[in-house]
Amino acid sequence: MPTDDLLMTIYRAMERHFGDLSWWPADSPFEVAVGAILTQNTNWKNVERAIAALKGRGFMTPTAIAKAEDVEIAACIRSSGYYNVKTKRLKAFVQFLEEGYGGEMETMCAGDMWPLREKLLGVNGIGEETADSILLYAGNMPIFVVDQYTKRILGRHDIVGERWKYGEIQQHCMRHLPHDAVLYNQYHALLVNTGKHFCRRRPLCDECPLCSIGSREDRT
DNA sequence: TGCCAGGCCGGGT
DNA sequence: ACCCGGCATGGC
Repeated sequence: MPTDDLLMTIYRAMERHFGDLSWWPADSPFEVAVGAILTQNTNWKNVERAIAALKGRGFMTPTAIAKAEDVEIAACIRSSGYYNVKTKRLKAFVQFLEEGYGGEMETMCAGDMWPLREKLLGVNGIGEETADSILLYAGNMPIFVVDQYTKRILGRHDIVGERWKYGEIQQHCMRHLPHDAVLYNQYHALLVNTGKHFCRRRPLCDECPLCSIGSREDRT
């Protein structure tokens, strides 16, 4: 099967199973960015409590985080792990946001996608996945987000190789899919959900909605 | 009970 | 250009 069709077949199979996820639970674009930083290598459940604590203390705004002491932020986000480094990362991001865009996510997201992506990557603590999550889920920009689940699942179907790097996977998927923010939003959400519920450690499983599609075993 | 989670950085080869 | 240790909590 051509890559284009395979990617869409996988998409439809996941969507059949999970439905419309309309993803990134957050009350604002800024909260999306905060969540993107806090969820780095961390279970989302632990992040939810950290976000609730930040909101409870009135810290879910760029200026509030900028003015707060490190220990105040760290105390709120303790449950999300790596709380010291993540405090620094949140501080670095809000500084970037205030200096460059008057603290307004809408202003930041008004710029062109790829140049903005480069700027985000220059912020300490923002790597490729975090930058792309912000662009897609806070800015509604058409960029394909890659994470461990993406690598595992697309690798499982031989769409990408084991050693492919982030950018290679992203470019490959974007070459073979329409450049559509709504599609990429759903696609990534579905991959994460599928990865969570199935395909965790085993390369094959019986229940996974994807394991019968275009697998190595099917072709050979 | 260990292993893992929606990574990233900095230093070393 | 790759590889690795560090960062840390809570869930299953």
